[in-house]
Amino acid sequence: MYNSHKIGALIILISITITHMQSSKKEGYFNPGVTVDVAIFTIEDNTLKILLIKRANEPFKGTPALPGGFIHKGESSLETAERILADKAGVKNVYIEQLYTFDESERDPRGQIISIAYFALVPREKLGIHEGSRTENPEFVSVENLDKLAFDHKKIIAYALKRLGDKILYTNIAYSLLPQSFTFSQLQKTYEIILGAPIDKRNFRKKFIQLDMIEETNEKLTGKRQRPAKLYRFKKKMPEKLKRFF
Amino acid sequence: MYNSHKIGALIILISITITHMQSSKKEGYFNPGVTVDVAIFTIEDNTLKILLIKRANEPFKGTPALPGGFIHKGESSLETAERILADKAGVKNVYIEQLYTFDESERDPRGQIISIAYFALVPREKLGIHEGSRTENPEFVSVENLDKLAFDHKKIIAYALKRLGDKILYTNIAYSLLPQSFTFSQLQKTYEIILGAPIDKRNFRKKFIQLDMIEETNEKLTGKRQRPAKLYRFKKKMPEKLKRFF
DNA sequence: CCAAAAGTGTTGACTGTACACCCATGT
DNA sequence: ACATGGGTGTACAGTCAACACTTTTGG
Repeated sequence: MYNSHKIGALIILISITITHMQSSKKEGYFNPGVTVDVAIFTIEDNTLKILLIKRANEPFKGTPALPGGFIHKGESSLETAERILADKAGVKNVYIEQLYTFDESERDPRGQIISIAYFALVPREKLGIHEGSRTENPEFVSVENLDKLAFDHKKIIAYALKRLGDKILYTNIAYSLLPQSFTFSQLQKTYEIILGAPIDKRNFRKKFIQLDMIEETNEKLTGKRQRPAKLYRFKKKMPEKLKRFF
Repeated sequence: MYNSHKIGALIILISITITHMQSSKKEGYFNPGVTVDVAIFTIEDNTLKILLIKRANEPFKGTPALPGGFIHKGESSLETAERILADKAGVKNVYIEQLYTFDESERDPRGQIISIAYFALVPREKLGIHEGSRTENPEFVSVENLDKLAFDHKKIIAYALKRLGDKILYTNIAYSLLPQSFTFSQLQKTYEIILGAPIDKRNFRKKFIQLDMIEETNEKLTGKRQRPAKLYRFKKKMPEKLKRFF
């Protein structure tokens, strides 16, 4: 049996050390917890959807939340985000960028924990079958009807939506939501969904051709009871700024 | 004299505790160090300048660096940035926004330490006299000729410059670099310095008036051996997006 | 032959860009 | 009187925004 006297001393020592680490050191700093949360978007059934999980643990156990987790030792936050993307959405090599770091003090009931938020876009076709990963049950839900979310995740999503809406206007990131080849209608729909407004078909085509981001393939989409649509592809599938605005 | 046996035990205990805090816990996460670095810009002598200090401690002792520091307990990163701004530049209530979080693993020789970078703009007139704060000697240097900097601070500055150049085109943040009232020439010069290119005087005036960001004061700037210039002021001194682009 | 979406041009308003001269003051 | 930066207008080209009809297919 343990000597309780020694254990008492041990506990005091550990407490002192933890306090020391968290709040003082000689410069007076401490290390907040660092997590990464990822806003993963896709387009499905003509709506913009985001991947949410149900929290398996406290705090907010059972509440929908963005997939996320703590940074592991030796891992950059981008690597953490990519790990989450692989674990929760089953995808790799998709569009991803850092969004913002959220660190308001009341955001996590466990104390001072910051979240480096990332923002990812995945074409529907790339998404694996949802492996009902334990109790978390990750699924894509429409961004229209989001209930109460854990932490400040509603705020993070709002920020991500703003970024997406801005960025689709001056970059080519739309490629990351569309399949390899697509019709002009699909492309236009993507813009309309993200911008939340209808666009004139003729003007859209003109503008897009002028922007020089896409090219025709030799194929057409047949099998619908209508005139077959030409299929297009993006010339480049790497993020870049446009010279002109959309 | 201390009992060396007890001290040995103490050291082992502390080591165990630190290791425990940093790398394991039951979920397998750890807390990287979290610092804040601030890119503080101003315009002086017709150049864009940034505030640099000389590092007082290792690593990179004596090397120029962005002013920065660890987050204190209970402080948000924004508050940390504002504290740095007050301590190193002697200003409060200036334009500040979060820039990006840098966390590539090789950025700090001490180990895994992330930097939440902020970006601030200060009108020259607001800056206090440089209090030769110890050995750090903060001073504004032209962004044109930056030598070797500590850590990845060159990268951070490059990122900040890009952000500034972008943002001056679609927001009214120029107000945060100019004095209360200013001439059209001063305003134009500000844009030219940031964009790094000359602008046609007539077109600049037309565009700016159309953007409706500024208004005339009743005063003129006299005392120069030339026609007195009308003084203008910004209508709003809060950051906002423009409806049209500059 | 009908329904459905694909595909295409023109016009008028507005915005961007290029460019050169007169004005008011201090010295 | 002259040097210095302050201040203004016009013309052409390009872009934006609004709008309606024909084409090609499958059923």
